[in-house]
Amino acid sequence: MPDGTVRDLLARHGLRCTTQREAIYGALMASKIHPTAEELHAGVNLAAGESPISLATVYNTLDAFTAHGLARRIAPTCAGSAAAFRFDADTSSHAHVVMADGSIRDLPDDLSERVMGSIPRTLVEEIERRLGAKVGRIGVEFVE
Amino acid sequence: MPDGTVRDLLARHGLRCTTQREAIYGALMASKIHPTAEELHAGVNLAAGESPISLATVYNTLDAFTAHGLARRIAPTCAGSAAAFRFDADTSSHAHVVMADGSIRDLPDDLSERVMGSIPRTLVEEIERRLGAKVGRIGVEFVE
DNA sequence: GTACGTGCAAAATGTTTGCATCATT
DNA sequence: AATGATGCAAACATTTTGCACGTAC
Repeated sequence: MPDGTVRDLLARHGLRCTTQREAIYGALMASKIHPTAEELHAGVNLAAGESPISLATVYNTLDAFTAHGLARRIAPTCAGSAAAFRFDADTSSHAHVVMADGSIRDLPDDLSERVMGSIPRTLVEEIERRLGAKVGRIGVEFVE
Repeated sequence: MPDGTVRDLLARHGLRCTTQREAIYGALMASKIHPTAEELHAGVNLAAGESPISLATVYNTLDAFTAHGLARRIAPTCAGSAAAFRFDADTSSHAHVVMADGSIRDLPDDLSERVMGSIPRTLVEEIERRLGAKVGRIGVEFVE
């Protein structure tokens, strides 16, 4: 029976639990900056005194997490170089703040809830009707 | 004195007008699908019977447009392959619809206005106060 | 005439993949 | 035991850049 460990979270989403995945999920969850794959890779290998995790595995793992609803990909908002995908272990609808340098943070929870709550449900329903498609997620971003 | 031509629009934004830039801006404005650089390149060269425009120039030009506020870069929302930046000649705050295949369309104008209008100005001001930063643009996306 | 734009090919970057090995179930 | 994950290196795709030439102002 599933308890609260990462191992069980993965199991419940149909994913095997490996040392690497546990470390990566932990790092992703702990991070507040919506890290890129490379940042995660660096962080995880800095923390783990043991055998280093390869960058390919970080990518593979993040793909698996994303495909199974354990993480979300955040598109790079800034241009040019440093345009790498970022990742977020929080898959719920919440608002982001995009800083001028391209870094992304969460809008504080109370504000985020007020923003998401201010879009009327009826309006979303009308959008769904007009589009003929269900809206799975609403993203809001405040760009500096 | 500036009239309504693309040439003048560019001039007003401190950009030289070239045949290529005129064609690219025209194609970007006419397109409703928020094209990628490659799509624009293909479209422009299909239309112009004359000498083809190079892909590098399309990128350079779009960079210039973006830097001067004539266009906006849209991050690729979908993952993996086909993850290329898209471009939008409409720089105003408006809502996007992200389809399951990763393509991006505008939410119809009337709906878009109602969405943007439903976020209270006072809330945005509070966000600005709390963040200590001015909000330049608010983006909303409805993901299928 | 000068400053800037174009275009080619080459480089840089971020991400994916083939395949042999290894770990989890 | 079987299925799936890891890791390396190589492939891939998109975007940027150096430089010679051409064009707009």
